Amino acid sequence: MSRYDPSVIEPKWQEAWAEAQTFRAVRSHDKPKYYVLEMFPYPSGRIHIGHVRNYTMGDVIARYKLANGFNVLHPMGFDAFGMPAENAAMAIGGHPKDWTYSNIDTMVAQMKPLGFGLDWSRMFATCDPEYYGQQQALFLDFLKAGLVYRKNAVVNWDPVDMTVLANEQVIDGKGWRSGAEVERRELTQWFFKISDMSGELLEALDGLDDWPAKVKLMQANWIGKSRGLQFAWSLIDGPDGFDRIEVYTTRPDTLLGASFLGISPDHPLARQLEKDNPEVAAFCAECRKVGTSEEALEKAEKLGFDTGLKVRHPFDTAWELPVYIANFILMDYGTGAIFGCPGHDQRDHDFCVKYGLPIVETFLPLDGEIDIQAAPFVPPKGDKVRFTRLLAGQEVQTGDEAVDAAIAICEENGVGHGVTKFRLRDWGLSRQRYWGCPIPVVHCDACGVVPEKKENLPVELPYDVSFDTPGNPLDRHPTWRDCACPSCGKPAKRETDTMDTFVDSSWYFARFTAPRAETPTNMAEADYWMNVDQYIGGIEHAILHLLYSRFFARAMHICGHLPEKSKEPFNALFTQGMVTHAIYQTRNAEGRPVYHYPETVDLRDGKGFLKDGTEVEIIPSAKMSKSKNNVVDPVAIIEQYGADTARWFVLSDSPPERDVEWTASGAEAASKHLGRVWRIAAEVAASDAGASDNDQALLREMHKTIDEVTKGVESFGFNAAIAKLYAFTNTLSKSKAGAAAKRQATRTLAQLMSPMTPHLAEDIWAMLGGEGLIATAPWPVADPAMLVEDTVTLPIQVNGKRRGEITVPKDMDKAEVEKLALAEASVQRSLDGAIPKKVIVVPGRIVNVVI
RNA sequence: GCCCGCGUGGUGGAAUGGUAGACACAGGGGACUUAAAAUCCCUAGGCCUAUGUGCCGUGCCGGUUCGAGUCCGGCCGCGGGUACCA
Repeated sequence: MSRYDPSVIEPKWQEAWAEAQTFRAVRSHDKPKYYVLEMFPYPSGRIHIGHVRNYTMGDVIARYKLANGFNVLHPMGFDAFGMPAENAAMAIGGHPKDWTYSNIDTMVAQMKPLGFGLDWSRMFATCDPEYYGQQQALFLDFLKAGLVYRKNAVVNWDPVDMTVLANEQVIDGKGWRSGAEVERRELTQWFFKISDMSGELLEALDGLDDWPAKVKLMQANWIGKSRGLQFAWSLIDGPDGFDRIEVYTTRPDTLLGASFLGISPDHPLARQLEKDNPEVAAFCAECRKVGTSEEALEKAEKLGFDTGLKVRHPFDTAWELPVYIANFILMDYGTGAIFGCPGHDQRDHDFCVKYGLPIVETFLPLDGEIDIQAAPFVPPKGDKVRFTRLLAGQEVQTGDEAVDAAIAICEENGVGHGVTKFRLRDWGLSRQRYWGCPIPVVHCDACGVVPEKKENLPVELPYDVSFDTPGNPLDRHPTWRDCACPSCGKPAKRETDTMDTFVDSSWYFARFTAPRAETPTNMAEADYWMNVDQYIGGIEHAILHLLYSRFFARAMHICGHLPEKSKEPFNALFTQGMVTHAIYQTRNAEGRPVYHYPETVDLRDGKGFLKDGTEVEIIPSAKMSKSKNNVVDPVAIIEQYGADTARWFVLSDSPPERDVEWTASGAEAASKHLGRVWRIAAEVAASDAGASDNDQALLREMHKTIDEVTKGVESFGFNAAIAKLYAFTNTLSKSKAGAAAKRQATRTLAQLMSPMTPHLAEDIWAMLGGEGLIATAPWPVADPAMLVEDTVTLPIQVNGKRRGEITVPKDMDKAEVEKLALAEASVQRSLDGAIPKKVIVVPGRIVNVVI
């Protein structure tokens, strides 16, 4: 008998699928459609184990749905623009385009042997001019629809390299290459008006029943709807044109506990003051040395600068408060100005202690003493408290109730008005980089900003650029940059900013429905294939990518590129956990981290050493990331054991939503198991037909396995489904059933395994004389009658501790079960003569005797 | 800092509020073999006064419940996101 040899059977069956066009998605109305999509990869160079995990999960769903009679769309492409290509060009020479396409070729070549049921005919990369040209058309439509505008915004500026830095490129406030202290710089940039849709993006989350609750919660918090008071403080002796400061607060109930007014270093008043006050200028400059990321701002030491200016309290004109410039106030949220109430906020309390400002309470607990000077009083939302100033004497719940009451009083007194605000900011899409989709507009001295004409799309990236000097090479490319104004025809200049790569990934799912259409989408195709029935990807995309895509789908609907039903484009979402691996790092002479590949590190006694003996610092578990050199290459496993082993292994090892620390051990075990299944099948195929008394037991187990595996696949419980398949394989191999029953069980086993190990399954199917391809054979259905047992074994607890068990007919009534349970010898011993107070019988589950 | 998760044997993990540790990996023992590989069988949470009707046990502390890995409150640790990494 020959052996299981994946290197022979895998190419053979891949060829068979290609020939039969098994995974080609064709629009036809004779079957229901099913669109399954995994988040497409960035072409970093080689696939890694996280890709294998992601695409195998999607493939299981795709193949399962195919077997269930669906017309399946399961496409693949590449999210191909982005910084790494430019970094590679700078580091090792070459061109971002060549680097990217060569990586794509490599990765496709690595993915094909995995046998994914993909419709490769639909593949594209976002850096294909055919794709980004359509994206430019979308941009122009959005512009026309009023969904795009320009405004000033700050970026990280590296004063040595004279270039804009991404947040990732700012390390401890310094540029990653130059090491120079980063500055903030203001540029005019393009924005999508996503904030206009804050309300509907928030409300529509409710309808996404098949999304993980945690993702909806994260999105809701990110959108951040709040009810608050917007009002003005009058400024005493302010600079010309500044006689008031607008403040938005979500805590108007603490207004009479205010101790200071704080404004952002980017607030117009701060900008004015720094013009002729060097101290203010120095302070603001210091604030701007922190990067632009929220994390950096929030973690930085809270600093304030007393401007010497005072404002009058709106409720008491004699009450004057100091105005501080503070580094923790964001210009982008609210009005860029806050009031500080140290009595009920930890940050404000710290600030007032630091700068010697008064601390007063505005409400007290209903009972008990507090020392407001020592610590702020911050009760949980909804707790009732007694107000002492505004709302004096009233007992009100903190949170909504107090806020609404405070707003009402303020409005009555002519102090501002209640407003609803969202935390969500508009989406800045301008990037000062080469390797992205050019923004299709032209700057004309006479006409201003002019959209490019659609017939001139795509505005293609020039190839002849160099990365010898930092900065955006488009800025230095005269023949590309200089052009004729689309409106008046006079000499003008192209916009040299390109689009954020999130734009590219915000509509690719729609493009897959008609990847070669001459418009962004084809409505007939979009109407048939959309929505994505199952979207699968990493939890790290829970907020940005998914929110931007939701916005884009709405905007595309407004512009007539998607049907109404696609305003929410992803019906169901599954967020897989990440494959993590330790990071090994050392520091260079400047103290910046240097990362080392796992294969270059020797691990001894929990410590890691390089070949030259240098000890490395081990960061135990982190997302696999090319920039951190902790990526594990799965190709070795595929070459050694085959695709089915790699697929089986990544699915069997851990629950798909959980992060998994990568270990190489276990792949061998998976391979052995597949070999065993193949051997069993070969034996069964060689045996003669016949029946036996043991047939029923095997078939009963088979139906239970069908049931459990089906439920497992439906609910992404792949690891549990595989555990059941292991158990059934054991049952089958030990079974004394006749050859006919074994043959039926083995065929079913192959079918249940086919989404996970499709090549092996096809081979067994063929061995056992299955008709056609197993990939398109109808999925087995469990017979409900075979799932029910006649008897059931019930554990018996005494006071919650297991003391014995009884086996009874499954429909025996409660009283009878109770009688039998109490009569049990072990129970009698435990009772030791005590009279049970209560006996709880949960039918089919458990008996608990309480004494 | 803030938002969201996660935490179960040596390891990966299983468990609609109902027998904690299914199914595997690594380990130990055995069969087959001259030997090895391959294969097959057995074993396996910890502790103890150890073959018992024993005790402990799902990060820590507390609560709800006849019953908690699961629900609630408070901690600790780890991970993701934090708007220019994708």
